[in-house]
Amino acid sequence: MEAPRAGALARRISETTVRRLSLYLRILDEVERADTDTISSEELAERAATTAAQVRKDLSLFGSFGKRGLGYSVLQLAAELREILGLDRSWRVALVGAGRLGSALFEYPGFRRRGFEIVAVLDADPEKLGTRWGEVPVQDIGRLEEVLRGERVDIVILVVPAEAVLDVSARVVAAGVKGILNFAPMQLRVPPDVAVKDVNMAMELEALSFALSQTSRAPTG
Amino acid sequence: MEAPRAGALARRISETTVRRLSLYLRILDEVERADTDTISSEELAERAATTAAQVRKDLSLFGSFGKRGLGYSVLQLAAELREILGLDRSWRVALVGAGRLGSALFEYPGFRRRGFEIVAVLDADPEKLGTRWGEVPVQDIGRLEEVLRGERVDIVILVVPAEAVLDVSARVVAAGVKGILNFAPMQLRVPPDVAVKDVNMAMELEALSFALSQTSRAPTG
DNA sequence: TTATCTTTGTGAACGATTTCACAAGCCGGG
DNA sequence: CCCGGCTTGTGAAATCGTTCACAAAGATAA
Repeated sequence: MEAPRAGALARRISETTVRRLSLYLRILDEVERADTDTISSEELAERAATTAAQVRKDLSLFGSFGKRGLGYSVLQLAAELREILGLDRSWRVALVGAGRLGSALFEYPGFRRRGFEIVAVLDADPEKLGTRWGEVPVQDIGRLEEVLRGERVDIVILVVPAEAVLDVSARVVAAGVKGILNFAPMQLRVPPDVAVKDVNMAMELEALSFALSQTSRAPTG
Repeated sequence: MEAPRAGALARRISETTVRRLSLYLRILDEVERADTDTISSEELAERAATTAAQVRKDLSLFGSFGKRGLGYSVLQLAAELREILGLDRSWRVALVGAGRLGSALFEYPGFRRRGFEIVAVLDADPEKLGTRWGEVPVQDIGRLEEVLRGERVDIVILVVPAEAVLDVSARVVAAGVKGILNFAPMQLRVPPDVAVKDVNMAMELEALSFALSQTSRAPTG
């Protein structure tokens, strides 16, 4: 009855696999329709723009969630994926940097929907201190360590100017935070037990630029 | 003297390689100091959190840019990378969706610095029409095709609500745009000659969540 | 119950990417 | 000019990720 979870977790799961799991979950959420409550690897693959074998391999890394001849229960697989991704709990998030991008991220509904709760906002600008974003007061970045510890923050979203990143990230790490989502276009150096994800919009545009240049230089042949 | 560029361009360059090239360029820009004007694959690797062999392999896909015993000229390699990435020209970009995130992206200095010029802003909200963002007027999304063609737009940054994505992306493609940077948490389906990059912040947070869950479940061993 | 149909889970084959290891080439010093 | 030290560029080997292909097993119908 139980999946061989413990053994499976031993192997390292690749970045790309995690992205796909995340995508599968989003698709299951979209698909949560009444007409069928199961989905085949084939259909999931179709919607995720991958192959059925890939879907099954990805899932098999964590256990056996399907029924042969039938497919996967949409609700049950979604629950499994939430557990695998660590989304079966809520995460306490601090937003460091209350600029325009920070404000857009604060409003972003996708975070709360997945259990990411922004419990603190910090900034260096004296004019912003004391103002409130919804229920959350904007606090002085000088009190960073105190706030991160006091609010038991799990994850920091870093939206500070490039020149502040080095200093702020070091303080975040020192305060014991183990996860950082970095929007600054600068490579963070952190200890190996801290997970960092970079979101670099300029880099994505450059990848587009590369792709467009390629096709124009080497026409379809 | 000339690198074997033409031959090299024939092979398909992987996504991850392009990301690294982009990163190397950013590092070279940061490193543009006076004390040395060369950099070794070792030092570049160190800063990019990869290996020297990887750096050399990546670059060798496009030519021979270094000098044995010396390393790479910082300025010259940066110029080569700009050319490889298609950044030796300016790209005309339209921002579709003038919400909070769109506004943050519009302000983002990293785009212009790399030659991405936002030449048009479009939105569906009648209240926003006619207002100006800097020099750029916010125009009605109803006139999308007209604006994209009139402004000779190369790349569209899509920042519209999930329910609008399908329709808008189809119109963008129909208008002949070959590159889309998509911020909506939804998979676009486009013809193979259109390049799409997805920026999905929720997905990045979920990858963090996964990483944090992993380490707590399977302690360092 | 049995036959047939469907779809999973998974070794094995394949393909792609990364790392290794070293010959070739450049620099500086004597 | 030649030598020793350094660093590139690149085949070969190793590793990692994807696809194939099929046995196993549940579903359905008669």
